[in-house]
Amino acid sequence: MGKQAATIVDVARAAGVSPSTVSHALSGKREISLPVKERIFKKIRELDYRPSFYAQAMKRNSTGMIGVVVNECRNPSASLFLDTLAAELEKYSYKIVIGLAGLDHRKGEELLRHFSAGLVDGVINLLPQITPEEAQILCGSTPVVTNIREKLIPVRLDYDQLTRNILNYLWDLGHRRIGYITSPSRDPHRPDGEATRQIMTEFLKSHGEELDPRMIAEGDDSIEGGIAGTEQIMRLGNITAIFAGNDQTAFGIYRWAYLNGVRIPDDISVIGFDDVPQAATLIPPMTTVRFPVQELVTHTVKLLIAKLRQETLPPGQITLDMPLVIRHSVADRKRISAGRRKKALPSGKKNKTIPSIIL
Amino acid sequence: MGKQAATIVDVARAAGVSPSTVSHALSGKREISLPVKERIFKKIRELDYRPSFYAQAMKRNSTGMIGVVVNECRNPSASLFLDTLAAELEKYSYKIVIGLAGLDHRKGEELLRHFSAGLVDGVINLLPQITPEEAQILCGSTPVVTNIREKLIPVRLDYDQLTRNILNYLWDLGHRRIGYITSPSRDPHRPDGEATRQIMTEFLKSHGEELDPRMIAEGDDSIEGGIAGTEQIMRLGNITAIFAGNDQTAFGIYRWAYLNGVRIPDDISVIGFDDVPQAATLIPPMTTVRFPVQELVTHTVKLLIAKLRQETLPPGQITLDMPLVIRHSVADRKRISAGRRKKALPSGKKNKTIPSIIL
DNA sequence: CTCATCAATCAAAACGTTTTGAAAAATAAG
DNA sequence: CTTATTTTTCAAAACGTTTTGATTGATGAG
Repeated sequence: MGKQAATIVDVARAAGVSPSTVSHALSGKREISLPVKERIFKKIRELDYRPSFYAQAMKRNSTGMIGVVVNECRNPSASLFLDTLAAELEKYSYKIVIGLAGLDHRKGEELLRHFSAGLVDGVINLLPQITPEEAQILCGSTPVVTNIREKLIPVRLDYDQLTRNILNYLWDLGHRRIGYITSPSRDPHRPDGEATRQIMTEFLKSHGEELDPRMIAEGDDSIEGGIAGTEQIMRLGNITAIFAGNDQTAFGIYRWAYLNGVRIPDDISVIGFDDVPQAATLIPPMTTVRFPVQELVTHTVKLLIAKLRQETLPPGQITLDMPLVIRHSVADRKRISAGRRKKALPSGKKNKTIPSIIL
Repeated sequence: MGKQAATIVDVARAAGVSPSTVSHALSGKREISLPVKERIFKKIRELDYRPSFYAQAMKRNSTGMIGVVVNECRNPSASLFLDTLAAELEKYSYKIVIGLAGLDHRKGEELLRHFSAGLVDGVINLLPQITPEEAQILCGSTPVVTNIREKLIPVRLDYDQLTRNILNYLWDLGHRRIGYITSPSRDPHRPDGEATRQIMTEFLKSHGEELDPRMIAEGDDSIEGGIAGTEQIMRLGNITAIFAGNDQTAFGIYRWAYLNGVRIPDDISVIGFDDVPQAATLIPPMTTVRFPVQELVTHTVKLLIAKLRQETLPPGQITLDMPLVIRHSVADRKRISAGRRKKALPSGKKNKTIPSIIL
């Protein structure tokens, strides 16, 4: 049972040497004679000695770990991000430690505090409800990078333009009444809430229409949120397309559609956001925006590593594309209204409204 | 920038008291006079002092954290499990720390070693490729629970009976040529590989048929694996149903079906395993086995906590149900072959072949 | 034979806490 | 005004490492 773990002192005693000799044998920082070395390693194996992680960390003042805090990982967007982060951090031989904060705001703060009390060398904050400033305060002197999906310093993600492009794309296909389900966020630059409202207003005005604010529903990146949002929007009547701030939310649209006997894309068109692997498995396969996970993760990690090493990154921003992956959840209303009740897929037809990938 | 974090000694000096007094003020284990206490807390705030996690862990010889190691979390089954674990562990005020091992066997072992060198108080191993015995060796004296989904000690999950039930269910609906895509596992009691082969063989023999071993394809719990497995099985011809060891795999079946113009359930019936939230959002909503995540997690954590406290659990096993959640991805072939090309859903009709939930 | 050189090992300090027994100061009892 | 008691604070040890300067004994040069 609870056998006490052996310490370096136990090993030293067993091998008849001093603890420092064992340490040196292990680290190879000083010459140790062969016979002694063998004796030591034999005892290490016998006693199943493993250096205490925290004792080491305390001496070195470093743990070789990066902490990532996130609300939950049940959302495929989140879990994909985490997997990618883990792989990227491994390249720098950092281990990743994930903290799950749940939906509770308090727990997230506590977790950041906890992590940055020396538990990890650096922190990546994925909680949207905590601003970069707050995160830095919570983390004290531990380097932290936040706001990954919004405005990571060396990266430019033009959500506003994306929203315009999507609107344009749908408009060109004959959609006039378009709904949107937000993703929770504080930053005004994510295509949600205020920003989207403004852009949609402008867009519609330039086409001589007016925005009904109820066409924008508040989502929470969950399937249930997606269902509820769809319900709210569809009640408005004559809606022909909905786009969502998150694929998980968009799955909710599919669910609502099935539950209400509404066909995709014949009756309602759907556009998601993230392009999680499951998006392609839906029937019809979902048209969605591809979020550049890998690139963003690469830059996130680069930035964090630079902070850790107290280096400064070469200035300059790189703009990452967010192309629309065109599958089959968006209908061409013009063809439909022209009487031909064919599943009208914009296949082949290269469009100019938005950078896209046709699958 | 890299301002050194303040230590308890800094605080003590600043407040003109000894470090132990600060410690006591913080822990409340001894009475400290009000004015001194106030002085101390003022300085703590000023210096943004936070107790070093390791130093504390080292003294207490405990970290208050449980380590969970898993291959990846992109699979919804895995991420759901993790979220549930986190919530459950929180009830015991343990924090969860997730280690992502990727697909590399070596990294998994390393991670277990690393965790159990004092980084965490206990370990939950979710890597299927590591046996309970191996895990215990890797973890040394750190308590570890493994093999969660297969045979967690206090829990009985009858995969063999489940397989028989599913076979029966499909057979009753007129399915004769049934494929299966495995989930990777070492344990012979999971409904995959050998176990399933044997049960299918028996089942078919008792119905006067013989099993074509190619009807069992090897999956890896990925969408791609599901697509490939489906391809292999469908090539055999005349297949009317496939069931998968994992919902993610089953998503692959949907994908293959769409890509090949095969309709679900009219042409091919699909049954998944786990009942992840996304399963209901597919069109048609997927029939799948509900895995009792919450219950299993509850017992897993109970077992681990018992080990941590060096208590022994009251003996006895509890059997957890794995009901079939009947949605709309399985067709009634009898009605179909009777000429009526109606989407034949076994709705309402209570069947006796398998415990089920009809949605 | 003496002194310098080198290899191998050790002892002690340090990392930042908590804990405990003891000291000092304040209060109460006689 | 002692003495006992209580309250408040301190000093030192301990946790398990790593690091560094010192010590020992052996080896080689002169």
